Amino acid sequence: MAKPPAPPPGPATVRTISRLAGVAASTVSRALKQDPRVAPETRRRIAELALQAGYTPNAFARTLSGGRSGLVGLIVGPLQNPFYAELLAEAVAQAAALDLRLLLVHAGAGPIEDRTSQALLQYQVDGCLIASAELSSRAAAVCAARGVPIVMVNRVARLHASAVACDNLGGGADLAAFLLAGRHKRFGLVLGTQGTSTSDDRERGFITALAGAGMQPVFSTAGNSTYEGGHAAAGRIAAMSRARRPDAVFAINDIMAMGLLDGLREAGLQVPQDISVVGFDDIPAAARACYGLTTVAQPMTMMLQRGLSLLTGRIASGNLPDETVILRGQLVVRGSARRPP
Amino acid sequence: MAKPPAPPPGPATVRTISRLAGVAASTVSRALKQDPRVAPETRRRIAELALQAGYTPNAFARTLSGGRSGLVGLIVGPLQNPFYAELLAEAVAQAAALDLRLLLVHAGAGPIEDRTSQALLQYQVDGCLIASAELSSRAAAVCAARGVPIVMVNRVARLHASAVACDNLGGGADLAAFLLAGRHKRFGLVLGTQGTSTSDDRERGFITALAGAGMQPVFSTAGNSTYEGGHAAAGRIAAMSRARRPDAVFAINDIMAMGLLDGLREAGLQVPQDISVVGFDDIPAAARACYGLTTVAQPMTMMLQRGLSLLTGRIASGNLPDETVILRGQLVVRGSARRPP
DNA sequence: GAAGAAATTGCACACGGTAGCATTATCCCA
DNA sequence: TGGGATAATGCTACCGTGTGCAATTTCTTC
Repeated sequence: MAKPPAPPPGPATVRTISRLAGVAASTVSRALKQDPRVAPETRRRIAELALQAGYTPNAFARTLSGGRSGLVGLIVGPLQNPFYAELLAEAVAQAAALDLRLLLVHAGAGPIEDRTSQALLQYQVDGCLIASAELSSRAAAVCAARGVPIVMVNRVARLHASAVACDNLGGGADLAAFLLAGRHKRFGLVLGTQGTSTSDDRERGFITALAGAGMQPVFSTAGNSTYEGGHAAAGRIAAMSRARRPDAVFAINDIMAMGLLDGLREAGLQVPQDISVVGFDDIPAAARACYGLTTVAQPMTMMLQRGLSLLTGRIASGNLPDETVILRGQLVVRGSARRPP
Repeated sequence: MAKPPAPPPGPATVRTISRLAGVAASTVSRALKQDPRVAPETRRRIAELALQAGYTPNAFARTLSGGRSGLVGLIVGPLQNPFYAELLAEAVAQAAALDLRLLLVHAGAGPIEDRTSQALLQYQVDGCLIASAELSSRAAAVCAARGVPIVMVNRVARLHASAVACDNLGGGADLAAFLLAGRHKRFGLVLGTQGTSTSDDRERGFITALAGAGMQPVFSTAGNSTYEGGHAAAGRIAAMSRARRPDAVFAINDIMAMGLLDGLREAGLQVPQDISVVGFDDIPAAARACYGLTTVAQPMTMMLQRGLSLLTGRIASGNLPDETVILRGQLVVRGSARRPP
């Protein structure tokens, strides 16, 4: 017998297949990539053998040789906020459809450890998706230094990076306009994480629109971007005398608005009869009957679609200029704020 | 001049450093790994040059050579359920501390596409963490075929795999005992995803404990493991005549219990005066004043700690026997169920 | 001072896949 | 039937790191 094609142990590689088929390894590689230079019959035979042997290409070897890993680094904010949970779920679904793998590098409010951002480089991510209100500057700097494209989602870019965000200014203004139309007179704010573009823009849009009507907020307090923060803010608001108390409060995001709403009710105030509450994000819980939050819906699907497309574009051709995409959110009117007459 | 150490373009590699230091690449490799066979002085010099050149080891090359990727595949259930969001956040934190990277392969209730499970092999994950009530059998089979260790979290193993789970039987029994002590007479159940060990065990533990007191549930309905499912179940329960209606309902998980509770209140029932509600998981929202859910807390931190340790153990030595760890949950008494007198 | 031991370091190859170039087989047409 | 074009495939080197073994240097010790 000439060559008993003894299949070596371990998972099948191109070499395994090449021995089985009696061809060179490079032919196998080409055949599996539908290279037209390989004869159709050979291609077919190799495809069959590969299937039969349970061949799976080794992404590591391919990356080493080809330079592209197919990996995208992902950094998200605290998953306790359903907004981020939803964003993450959407990112996973869309990335899979694009045949990109997600390396989940960081999730949470805390700062990113150096060791963590190192991982982005060690694993040769092709790009990085940052969806966290916080700056993550360490990771961003690391990527920028290596020319790894970055796309921020839900934040505008402060540094060398592209970004997709909701029109936070416009959304804040829409909410202000809605409350003004509802004849509210005294406006309060529950702020999120100070210094983030998302939080600041919503606040600014809101205040600017109020100013357009000759008004300004009478009260402003920190909410820490958490349910608990919103709940605590409710305590402070409920403690105010009726005369000083705002009659409408804009919580910079829905999770705080939920805490705020629950807190106000616990303190005996009726929403929206005694006080109106509006939020921002339109997380699923905002639609629940017990909240019925008037808010601004972020176009989540579209945001990630555009975000990933910006990213893949920059991965494909390294020298595209930075780009920022602003998508308009949509005002969703529910029962948590008094409506215009 | 002898050798102008011209640093080649692109990121620094061991070869870059080796040229700068005038040693062989293998020496650099060893020096950076603190191999005692390299002279201390040489080691120090190389470390300095590496730092200065911004050297980062290439995980892909290292994997190709060494066989271990440092990657763990992660599959989680639907992140709309805060339990999974919390679990994911904990997994990210703990994995980072263990210097493992997470390849987020799938998140959600849907089935896992073939292409997705292929990714587990292509990227040579060292192990796989499956935290989803659903079976994910495709991914599990793929891993098993390649000898990739699997650890299930929040599920007991139906197939070749290790597992860490809460004592769902015991937890269900604890809740039954608590309700019995509260002199409840008519018990209802809102079920989760049928056929999952998590859901089935909780139900079974509950029913068995009731049987021990000579009782049995009078009502049982599907809740689909979602808030909406629990909410819909509330509608069905509220529609029952007072005589037929259960006076205590166990929702298999907290997210359903929340929907149930809101739905019952909307229908005008008072909790716990008219009807008691208990859940399972102790997600953060269960502690909120507006819910105050009596539930069983899963030892999340410990579950992941043990889960990852099972996984790293099996990665380190391939032939450890499968192991299942059951951790006791803790009954958390709040206001959503009438207390024992 | 030389033999042997110990400490350092270099060489070569392997990991799995890809791509450039060389080589061989095949075909067309004069 | 021969020459050239074209199709099909093989050979080889490389990506960056890790490791076994050989080679070199240095140190011991009689």
